[in-house]
Amino acid sequence: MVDAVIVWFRQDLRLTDNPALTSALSTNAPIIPIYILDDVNAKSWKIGDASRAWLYHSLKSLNKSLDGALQFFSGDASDIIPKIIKETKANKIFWNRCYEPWRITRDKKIKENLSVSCNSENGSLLWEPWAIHKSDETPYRVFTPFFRKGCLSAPPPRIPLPIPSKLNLSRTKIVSSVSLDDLSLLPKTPRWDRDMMSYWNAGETGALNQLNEFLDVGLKGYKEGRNFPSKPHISRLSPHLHFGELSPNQVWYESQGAGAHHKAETDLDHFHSELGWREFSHSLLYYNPDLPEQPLNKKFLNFNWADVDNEMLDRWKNGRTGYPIVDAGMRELYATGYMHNRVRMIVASFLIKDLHYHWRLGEDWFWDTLVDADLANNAASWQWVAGCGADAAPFFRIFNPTTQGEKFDPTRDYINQWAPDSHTIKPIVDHSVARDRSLAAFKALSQNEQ
DNA sequence: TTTTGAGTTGTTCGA
DNA sequence: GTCGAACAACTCAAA
Repeated sequence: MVDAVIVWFRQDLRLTDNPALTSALSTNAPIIPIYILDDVNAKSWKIGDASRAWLYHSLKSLNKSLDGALQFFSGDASDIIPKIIKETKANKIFWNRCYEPWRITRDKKIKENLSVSCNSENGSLLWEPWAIHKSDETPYRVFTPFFRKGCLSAPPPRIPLPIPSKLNLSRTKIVSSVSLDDLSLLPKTPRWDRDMMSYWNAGETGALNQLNEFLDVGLKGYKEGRNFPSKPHISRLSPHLHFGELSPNQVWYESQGAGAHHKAETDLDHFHSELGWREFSHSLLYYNPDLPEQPLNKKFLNFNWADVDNEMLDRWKNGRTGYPIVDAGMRELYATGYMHNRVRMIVASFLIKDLHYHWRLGEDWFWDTLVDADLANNAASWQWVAGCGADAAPFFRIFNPTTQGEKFDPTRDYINQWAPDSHTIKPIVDHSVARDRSLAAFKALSQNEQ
């Protein structure tokens, strides 16, 4: 009898361009595909509610692609993995690397205690974080040199692997496995996930369709159009990329092939640089594991944030601030699990610089409500807006929510879609007063320093 | 080795 | 109405 091998699916819920799966298949041994929901090691960064609903559908899709052979587990992966190996007598385990600090710590521990050999590969990033650094071997803190000099002059990303022509799957049921439904990823009541997921098509097929649609209608004019929430120039690939329903490599090379039009270079370069920001965020988190909790610029530890008034915070969360572009964004988020990038910046600026609340409150809300919630991107982006992150917006760059709405939603299509009644709500803050207060708080911080 | 200029996403003020 | 300056401080690489 041939020994079986384990493929541990994590944030790589696809068959195409999956290095761990391809390597496992090359052993010619039967494959035992598993997924573990590990809320134990994740502690405070366990997967948020909106993302769980997405994950349910993504796993369902993957299981279908694996002809129902995927086996599910719930609990501490460092306990579960050795048990599975013992029971199945598997002689090797394959996985694609994850980069959240708690996963790195956990996986390292698992690897050290394994009784069988382990094959970990890169299935989630174009360049490994440790491969990109300055000539003095310290990590970059500014995006442009990180991307141009660090990434683009490094060896190019892996060419995507083809979908395996044949799967050799083990059907032996593991005793401690549970059903997908037993993972309790969907909300009980009310079932808000149904409306939310009606905007999406989770899973590998949905991801590839979304990519093709973007390349067809969105890439041309991307550089300019991406700023306008009612235009079709957004990829909407972030949740698919987060769960690994497709790889950044597929996106990188497919978009390269699709760019045969006027100004293609500019649009394609800009789109690639957005993938570069994803790499940059992961690099920042890799070199600064406390990025989700602590300001990168430690000066901001002394920042005088306002005490939280829960009614005001709820008005921000529910989209009842009286600023239409802010309310539209927050309601889009709550309804769909997603928000347009430009609008994310506007609502984040509003929380931080108009309400003067700590950026972590926004980070936490996004973590729970986004289907693309990603520890690296979320933490790096909130810190960027707050001015305490890497290559951050200067603190005095304070968005005027009225001007931003007029500039980026001039037809009011986006506002009318999500918050047509917002103009009837009395604004909860006077922007010019709030702006002055923010500038004063920042000035006090600078003086405090000396 | 030191200097210099540039760096995702803005707003306001005053000439 | 238009336009340039100011709003801070720091990173990085080329000169």
